[in-house]
Amino acid sequence: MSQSTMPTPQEPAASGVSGQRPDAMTGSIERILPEATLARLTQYLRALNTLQSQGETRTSSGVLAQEAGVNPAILRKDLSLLGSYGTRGVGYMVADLAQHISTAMGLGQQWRVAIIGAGNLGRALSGYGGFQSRGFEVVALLDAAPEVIGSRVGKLAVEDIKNLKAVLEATSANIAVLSVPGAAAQELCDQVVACGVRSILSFAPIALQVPTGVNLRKVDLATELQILAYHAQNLG
Amino acid sequence: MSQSTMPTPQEPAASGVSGQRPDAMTGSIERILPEATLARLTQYLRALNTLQSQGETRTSSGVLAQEAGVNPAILRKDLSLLGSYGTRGVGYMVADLAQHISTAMGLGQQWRVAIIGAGNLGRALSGYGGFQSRGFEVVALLDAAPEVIGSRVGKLAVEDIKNLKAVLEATSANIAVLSVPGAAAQELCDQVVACGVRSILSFAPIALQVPTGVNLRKVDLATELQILAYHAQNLG
DNA sequence: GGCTGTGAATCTTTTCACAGCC
DNA sequence: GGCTGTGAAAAGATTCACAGCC
Repeated sequence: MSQSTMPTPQEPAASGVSGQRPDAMTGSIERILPEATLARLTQYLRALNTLQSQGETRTSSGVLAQEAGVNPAILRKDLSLLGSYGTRGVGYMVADLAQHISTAMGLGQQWRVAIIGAGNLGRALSGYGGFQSRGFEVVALLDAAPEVIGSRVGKLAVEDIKNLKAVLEATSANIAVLSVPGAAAQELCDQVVACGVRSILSFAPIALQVPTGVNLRKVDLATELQILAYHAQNLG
Repeated sequence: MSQSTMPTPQEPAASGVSGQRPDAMTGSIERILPEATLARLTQYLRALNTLQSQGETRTSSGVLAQEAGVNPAILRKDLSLLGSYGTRGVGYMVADLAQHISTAMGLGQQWRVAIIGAGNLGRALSGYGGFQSRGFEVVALLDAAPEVIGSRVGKLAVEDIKNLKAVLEATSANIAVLSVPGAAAQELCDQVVACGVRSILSFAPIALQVPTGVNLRKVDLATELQILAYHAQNLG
């Protein structure tokens, strides 16, 4: 991730977060969830949605784990990090559990995503249905190329990257996605950070440097294929 | 990793491989590289390319690690799994090391990629420059929608998914990329496997089941954003 | 009887720290 | 002196296996 990956996965596989919080002083009993657990929790949520849409009201670690593609023991361990929301001998209530996971993952609020780079990938991402349905709204799409600026992509008009700060402020974006060439990525990343965005998902094929307190994840498509190629060579 | 994934991935975060080889009987001294190492090796390769294009002929674990965004100790450990290609007190020869890593990762051969699903994402992937430059050639783009079939995307015409088997055979594709909606993914995955493809990269937001011996990696864009959202909530 | 929650055991990955060599 | 290569230690993640509860 993985990448993540990741993972980072992992990679997975290809992914990572910089900026640890130096031990909460907040009153609430906040739990720091391991990265690997976070990745799986989203799969559980999806599996729960599927079950719910099939009319299931109750489930078990075995069924859920099967659906999410993991082993039941680790599923139970993951869930136990959030608290005890199951019933021994019975299982979990689908709706309850989904609610608890959502809350723990911060999906209560609406996240506003700005996509930097309106190339093929940026445009594909801005139309990706999987985002809208999970509380992520794409609020801006920016690019530097004059021939692209002003063109429409879905409901959005591509904005000039020169107006980055104004656009980020006007839209209150709190997540940025970098879908730009490697050569431009670090410079744009710095700008985005300077505008106060502290969560960045990068598709650029380079290792970006970000200050502590900013969290960065990477998805590296060529890396994914290379790992596949390695396995293909060795298993094939 | 996860790259995101990945991790991953990882991957990475969001990524994984199914199908372990049950201990080689091949004569060659094949090394099984850990998943996490594989993800990093590709970063080292990239860093080496950068250095090479800057005219550097020699480097050190410190410099390379910095460039790749990892810690020097693990870089040296990763490289030591491939053999001893450095010189104590001196460092590594850029070109040599790049060559060794490429070989170890199976990048000697040309990989032929079929993209299943010619939606926004599929089209973006088929035009992604990062593939061509790393030994991956997109040889086919398939879809089920009549209004898309036959249209041109770059040099490729979109083929009818009904001809999957014929197309995969004609192009000798050895890697498939699934960029289709979740609902269609398992069915298409099965078909691709039935056609003999044993390496699959999936962007579908579900857990796919594949038989042993097939290796599957996933990149899950919504998961990446959700992990960011979690950190944003807790660090911000 | 069946399924959760969890300590203990195992396995994997990362980091440390230093011997070995140029 | 400097940098690699690598055992040993530490940290982290997964799996086992079973006590506890319905």
